[in-house]
Amino acid sequence: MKPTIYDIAREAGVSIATVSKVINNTGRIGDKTKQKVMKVMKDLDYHPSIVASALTGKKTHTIGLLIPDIANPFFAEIARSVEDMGNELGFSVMMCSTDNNIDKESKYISLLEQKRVDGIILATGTQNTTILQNLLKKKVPIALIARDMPSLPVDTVLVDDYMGGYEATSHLIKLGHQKISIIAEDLTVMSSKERIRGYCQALEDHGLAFDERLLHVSDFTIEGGRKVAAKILSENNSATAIFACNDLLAMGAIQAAREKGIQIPEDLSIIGFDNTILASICDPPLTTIAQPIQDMGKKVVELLVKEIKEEKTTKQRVVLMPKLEIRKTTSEIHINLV
Amino acid sequence: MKPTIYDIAREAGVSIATVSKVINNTGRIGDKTKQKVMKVMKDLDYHPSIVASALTGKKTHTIGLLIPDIANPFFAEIARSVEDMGNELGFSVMMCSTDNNIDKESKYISLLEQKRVDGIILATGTQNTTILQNLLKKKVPIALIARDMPSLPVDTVLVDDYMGGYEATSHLIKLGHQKISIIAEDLTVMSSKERIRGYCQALEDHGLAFDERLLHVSDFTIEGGRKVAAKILSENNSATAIFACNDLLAMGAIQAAREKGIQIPEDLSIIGFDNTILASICDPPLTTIAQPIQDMGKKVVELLVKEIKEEKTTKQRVVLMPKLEIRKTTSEIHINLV
DNA sequence: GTGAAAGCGCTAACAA
DNA sequence: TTGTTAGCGCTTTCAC
Repeated sequence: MKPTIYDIAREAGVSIATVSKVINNTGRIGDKTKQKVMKVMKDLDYHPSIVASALTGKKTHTIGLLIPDIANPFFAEIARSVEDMGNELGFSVMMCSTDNNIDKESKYISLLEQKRVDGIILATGTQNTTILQNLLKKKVPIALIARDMPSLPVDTVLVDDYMGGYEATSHLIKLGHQKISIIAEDLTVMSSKERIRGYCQALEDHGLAFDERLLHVSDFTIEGGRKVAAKILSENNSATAIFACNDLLAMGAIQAAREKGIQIPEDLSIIGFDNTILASICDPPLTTIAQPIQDMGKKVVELLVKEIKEEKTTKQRVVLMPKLEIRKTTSEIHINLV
Repeated sequence: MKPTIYDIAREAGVSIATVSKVINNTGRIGDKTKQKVMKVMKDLDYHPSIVASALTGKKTHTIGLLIPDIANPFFAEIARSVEDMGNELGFSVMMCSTDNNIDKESKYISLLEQKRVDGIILATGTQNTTILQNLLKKKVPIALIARDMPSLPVDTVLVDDYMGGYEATSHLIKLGHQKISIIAEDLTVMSSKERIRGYCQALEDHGLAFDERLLHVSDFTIEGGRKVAAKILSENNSATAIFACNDLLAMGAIQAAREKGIQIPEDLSIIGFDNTILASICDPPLTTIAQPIQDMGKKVVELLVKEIKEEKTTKQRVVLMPKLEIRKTTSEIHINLV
């Protein structure tokens, strides 16, 4: 069916070794032979099998990308930058949406091993140290993006979540808010914990006490954010501001407020985290903590590929700074004189 | 490094043939041997190489997915359903964002061929018949989603774009609108043409004349939609409604209206197409023509996999019906008595 | 029920 | 400069 290296060799009247050499541009071959071989390859629309070459010890030039959900804009944007950088460096990417489900995660990883991917980028939230350690043991190059596992020696790229939480909260406090609810996604996830820690520290630094009744947990969906926010808003004497730990949750909070006829930002300030496309589309446009998604994506791929090429062995942990992006969902507190 | 079938065989005291049989559950092997082999495989954390097995004529169990941009919510959602269904049927998916750029498209396809993917799903808009014909010639299984190439014998899954355009326009007309602008994405793309055709037909069926000055073309970005809409809205005696041929363009139109202080839907009705997550997040929530993205994704994979497994050879073309999703950006025309 | 051996398409010595 | 050959890890007859 598909032409093989033998077909090319026969057609060009040379040996397969010669063909291999022109494919890989190695060794020395006469210019005429080279041209001849190249012509035959083009004529037969020949594409050397990476499958076969991988079997001889070469790379598959494929990396796996594990994320919670490709339909989640934050991860879709990460995926895009990973794909672009990967492509630039000669790697294809296999996408794996795990829904943060540990079984799917390990099933996908097992699959990626079978397919002999050259490396794996993890953005999923599960804290499955065991799986990762097995991978590490087998010397499978791994890099983490937007998640942290300080106990493991792996390349990591993330934003300073603590700082982000701190900035978000400070921004609100400076606007006069004192009762600030926080909606977090998952207390077991490191980044989530860090954002909360930043929130607490900001409160403390401004002489405000942390009130655990203001801390709410949700799953990582808009719907989850909506429900939790609805609950928050129905409490009397409720918060004047909400720090939603990601944009999706913030979207839910905006919806909940709208349903209750609460004006944003007049009656309620909302700040998100991530700065996905959603933040600029919703109304009012969302004030949020921006993650440098592009940079992060490019950086992980860079680190991973270096490891794949064995150009480096010392692991790196790069922490990028988040940036407050002020839009229209936060404003000075409105003192209600009723 | 990684254990091979030989390691397992040696460790279990059997031949590699036997190991192969238990891996694939073929032939007949004694229960004891089987258990023994399975234990060794587990102990050594052995993952049979799909690379090697693919070389012996078996499948790679991976498919390529070409889309314009994974960061575009519509395609991200398609990707998710393709991934899920693929996974269910035992296939991984390699993602390829082409930006509708013909060079990237052919580069990606060439790569996918080298990686010996079992099949390719195309959702990109370029009309490169040649590339596809080459693929067809080489019997590479192909399926199209959300795009149409009637001249080619390939499995295709799409929504009835004509119908969608017709319904969107009719909805607007029934609300009393007579001057309806349409923002299309790309006149060379079939689906775009069909939506426009539906628009024209709806006008005609309701006794309205098609005015080509109301037809505008944009790229497929929010920014593009914003610019075009801004132009539309700055014309005096302008349209009372806009049919944006996809949600992204509609988002742009909403932004443009907001910038000009135009109220939606009081002063201007807007309808989109796709029903991505954006439609429910923006404000007001977007009335749009819903594509059954989940169904479409599952269906293409189904068709493609059947072809891969050679269970069928007759190509199918399945056309799903779009559905009008009425939200808050369309309303009865407001007669301005000034 | 199990194993020996050929072969998948390619790479990389090593010869010539 | 070019060719021969031995694998890479697996599947699959075909013997035993």
